[in-house]
Amino acid sequence: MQLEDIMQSADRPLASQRSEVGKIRRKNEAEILRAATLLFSKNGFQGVRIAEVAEEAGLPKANIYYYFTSKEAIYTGILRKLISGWDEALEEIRADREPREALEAYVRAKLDYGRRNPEESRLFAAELQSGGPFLSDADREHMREATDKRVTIVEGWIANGRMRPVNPRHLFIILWSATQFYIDSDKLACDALRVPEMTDDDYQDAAATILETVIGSVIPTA
Amino acid sequence: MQLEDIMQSADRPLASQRSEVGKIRRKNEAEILRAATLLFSKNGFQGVRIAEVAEEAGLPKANIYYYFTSKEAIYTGILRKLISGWDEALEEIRADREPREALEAYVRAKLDYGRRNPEESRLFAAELQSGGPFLSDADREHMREATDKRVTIVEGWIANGRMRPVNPRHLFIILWSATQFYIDSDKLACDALRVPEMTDDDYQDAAATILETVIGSVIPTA
DNA sequence: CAATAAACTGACCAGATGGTCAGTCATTGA
DNA sequence: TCAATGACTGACCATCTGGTCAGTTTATTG
Repeated sequence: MQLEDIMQSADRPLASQRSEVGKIRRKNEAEILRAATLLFSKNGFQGVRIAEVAEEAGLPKANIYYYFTSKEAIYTGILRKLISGWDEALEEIRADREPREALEAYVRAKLDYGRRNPEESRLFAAELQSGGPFLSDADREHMREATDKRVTIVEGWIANGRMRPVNPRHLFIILWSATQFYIDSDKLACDALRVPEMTDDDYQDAAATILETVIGSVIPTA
Repeated sequence: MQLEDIMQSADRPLASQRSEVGKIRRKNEAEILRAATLLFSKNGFQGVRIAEVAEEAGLPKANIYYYFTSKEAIYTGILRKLISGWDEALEEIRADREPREALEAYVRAKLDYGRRNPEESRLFAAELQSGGPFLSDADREHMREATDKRVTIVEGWIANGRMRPVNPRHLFIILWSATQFYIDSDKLACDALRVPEMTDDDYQDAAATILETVIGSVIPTA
């Protein structure tokens, strides 16, 4: 987490001189990011006023601008942190594992990450769904490479006959969208479907259903 | 489509007197809604200025307010139209049909509707995902009932042994989120997954994958 | 205990944006 | 042809909001 990148560089002209960032600074920046993440995930970039962020963070508005150069800097700062989470779950998919085991681990990792970081997760998904206007080309490229790598692995499994022939990208789409749906489920769409508050049991249930219906069908019962 | 509801009622004090709404009015209102839908679906409620809507519709801003009382009125007007689309696809799920056939028809109907109305579809999904702040209680209740009805049907199929025992709500979640993902797929998330422009073939492929992986696994091979 | 740097903040500003309105032009029905 | 109503619009306004800044307070350090 390189907070420096999203800070006013002018504020710390000689960063190398003091390896330790001020305690107050560290605390307040974290608090601002927390508040901003919460609000951005709910209302999107345009739907949030920095005055709100300030209030949520318990700081005067001008103080926000002491730590961050702009509203956009806060947003992209959050986003950068999340890119690394994108492939965290994907790491589970390795050629040396059994397909069922690997896909299962992926689903559980994704659900688990979302469970632990619901705001961040929703923020990231919303950013993707709106076309990623704040993602850099490098970010996109990174995500594409991470995906391509796993597609190749799945193709290998299929070639080995360890998986039924299925379009790997479409498989990932189903897994990604389904898990994301559960993560965002404290929102209304689930209200309509009457899956109200997601409890631990519900998450288990969700994972089980995805595993059975999706994964189960692409793995031949040896 | 009752446009009257979202119009300035003061403009037509005696609606009953003339059953035919002015041609110009009809045309311009439709044009405004089209423009607004396009923009709202891209940028969300907060992300759109009515000046943009005006430009997109090719009308001066003040003219927008001649037809609609407020920005919110335009938005909720669009939304109301969409509620009816919510169950259009769900209609396919009827107790008298074969489960596989019904679920397949549902997926194809949903994909097809999204294909034909991508903006509306995305707008609606975004509204749901942000917690439906502009949906009325009646709208929510309507959606819940529509879902409940189909859950009962699926439960019946399971009781009859025509479907494997699966949580029906979770099954719908997987189907809904997966299809929605494809509909929104001209956006970045698919860029990362390298499923670029969705062609007709891609839609066929998507439908096939969903059918195979999800539906295929819940229907016992008699 | 200076003195230097970090942390903080009330007050302010420029531009944007939703919305209004008084008045003009166009259409239509008698 | 002539009201009367519908359609339209330039100009305007109140408010909001991202962002600035000059100056003050608090912490750190030699």
